[in-house]
Amino acid sequence: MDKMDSEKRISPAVINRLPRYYRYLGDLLESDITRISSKELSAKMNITASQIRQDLNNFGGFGQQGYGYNVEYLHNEIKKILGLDRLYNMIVVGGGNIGQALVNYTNFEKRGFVIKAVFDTNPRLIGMTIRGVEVYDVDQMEQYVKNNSVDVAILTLPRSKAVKVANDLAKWGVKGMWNFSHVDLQVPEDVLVENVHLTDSLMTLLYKINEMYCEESELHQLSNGLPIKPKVDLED
Amino acid sequence: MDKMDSEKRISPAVINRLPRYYRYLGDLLESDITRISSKELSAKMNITASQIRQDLNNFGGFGQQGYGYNVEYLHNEIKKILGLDRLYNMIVVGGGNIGQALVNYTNFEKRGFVIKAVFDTNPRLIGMTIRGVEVYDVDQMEQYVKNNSVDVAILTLPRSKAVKVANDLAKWGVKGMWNFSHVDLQVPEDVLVENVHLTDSLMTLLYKINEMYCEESELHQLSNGLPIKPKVDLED
DNA sequence: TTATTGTTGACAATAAAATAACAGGAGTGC
DNA sequence: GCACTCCTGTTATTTTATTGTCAACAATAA
Repeated sequence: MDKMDSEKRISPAVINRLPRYYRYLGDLLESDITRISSKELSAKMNITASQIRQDLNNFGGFGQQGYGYNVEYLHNEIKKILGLDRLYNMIVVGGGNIGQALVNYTNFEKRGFVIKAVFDTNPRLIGMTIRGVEVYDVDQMEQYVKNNSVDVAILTLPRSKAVKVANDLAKWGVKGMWNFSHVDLQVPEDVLVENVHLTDSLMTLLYKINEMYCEESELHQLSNGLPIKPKVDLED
Repeated sequence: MDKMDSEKRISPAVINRLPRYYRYLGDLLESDITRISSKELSAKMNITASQIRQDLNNFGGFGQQGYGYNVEYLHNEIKKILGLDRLYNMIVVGGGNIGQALVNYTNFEKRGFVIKAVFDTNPRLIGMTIRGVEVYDVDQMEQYVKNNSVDVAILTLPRSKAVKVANDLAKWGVKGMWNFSHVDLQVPEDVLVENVHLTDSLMTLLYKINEMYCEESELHQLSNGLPIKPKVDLED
C-alpha cells in the first residue's frame, strides 16, 4: 500500500551495513543508553553521520529532529528489517570441520538460527549427533528437505560436490544458501546465495600485508612448514 | 624505479576481486587451457570483459592483442601480486570451535598459510595438540610473538577479550589480524585487519530471503527451537 | 605479402555510493 | 510563549566504480 509496491530497491552496500548498525545499537542498549544522534553514532562507528541518516532513511524516518534516535526503538526496527524476529530452519550440508564448528556455535540458536540436521557422506559421521543435532546420510536429504521447510542450507562441502548439491537443494525448495564452498554456485535466481569465501578473505589480507611491508618483505620465504597428516573438509 | 614509487593506489573493489580471478585461472590451468581472452573469461565469471581488462591493467599489461592472456603466466602473476609465493606464519588465538576448524583445515597449509601455534585460556585445551599444532596458554603469547615472527593472528575469541588481545598483538609486532570476533577492532593503522563477521553475513542473507519471500512470510514464526546445552566459543 | 579478424589497453561515458549542505521541525531554557 | 539550538530527512555535490567505445597492434588466412 505504500507508494505502489515499487518501493525503491535498497542498495547492497546499505544492506551489508545493517548488521553492523544492529550490533552497535545492541551494545548501546546494554549500556543503558536510550538515545543517540547520528553524529554521536558516527563517531563510535567511524563512518559519517550523513551516511547513517541516509542509510536509515531507506527504511523510514526512525529519528526525531532535535532528539536523535531512540536506541531501543531503532534497534528493534532494524531487527525487523533484517527479519531477526523470526526463527529460521537451517541444515548443514557437509559435516567436516567448519560444518561441525557452526553446529557447535550456540549463539546462532540464541538468535533464532536453528540448525535442524546435518548431512554428510562419511559413514563414520552418519548416525552421530553434534550438540543434539543428528547427522544423516545425504541420500536422505531430498526427503528431508521436501518434508521440512528449510530456509537456509549451510554448504560446507568440497567444491567438487557443492554445485550439484546447491542445485538440488534449490530444486527441492531451499530458499537460501550460505556458501562456504570455494566455488561460485549456479542456482535459479529466486534462490539467494551468500558466499563466505574464507580463503579469498585471507588472501585479501595477505595482499594488504605485502603492500604495506612492501616487497623487501621480512616475510619468511624460508619458514619451516610442518608436515602434517591431512583430513578432508572443504577441499581446496 | 617504475614511475616514481607513487604507483597509484589500487581500489579495494579490485583487490577483493583478485582471489576470484586467481581461482578461475587455477581452474583453467587444471583444464589444460593455455590461453583465454577477457571476453571468454567474462562469460565464465559473469562480469564484463571490460572490468577484467581494467582490473588486470592496474597491475600491468599481462595480455597480448590478438591473443588474449596466457593462463599460466597470468595465474602466476596474480599469485605474486597476492603474495602467495611465500609462506606465512600464523597463530590462532582462541581454540574454540572455529579456531579448531581452521587448524584442521589442511588446505591452508598447502597454500603456505602455516599455523604454528594456538593460544587459549582453557586448561583443558592447553597442552593438547590439534593436528600437530600445540595449544599454549595465552600467558605465553607475548613471549611467543616477540620471539617468533608472526605474520597473521587469527582471532577466534569472545568479543569481550578480542579488543585487548588485538591491541597487544599489534604492539608485539603481528602484522595482520584475521578477525572472526564479532567486534570492530581498534588497532594502530599500520596493522591490517580483515574481518570475517559470520553472523553479519548470515543476517544479510536472511534480509534478502525476507525481501524475496516478502512479508507474508512462509517462514516459520512457530518453528520449534531445540533446547540444547551451550558451549562457549565466539560468544556473541 | 597483404587483407581480415581478434583482442588489448586507454579513455570516455554512465552508474552507484559516499559525503556535504541545508531547510525546517522538535526540544530546551528562560 | 519565544528565542535559540539541536538534529533529522532530503536534496545537491563529489567521489568512486563500472561499463562502453575505439585506435593500435598481433595473429591468422588469403
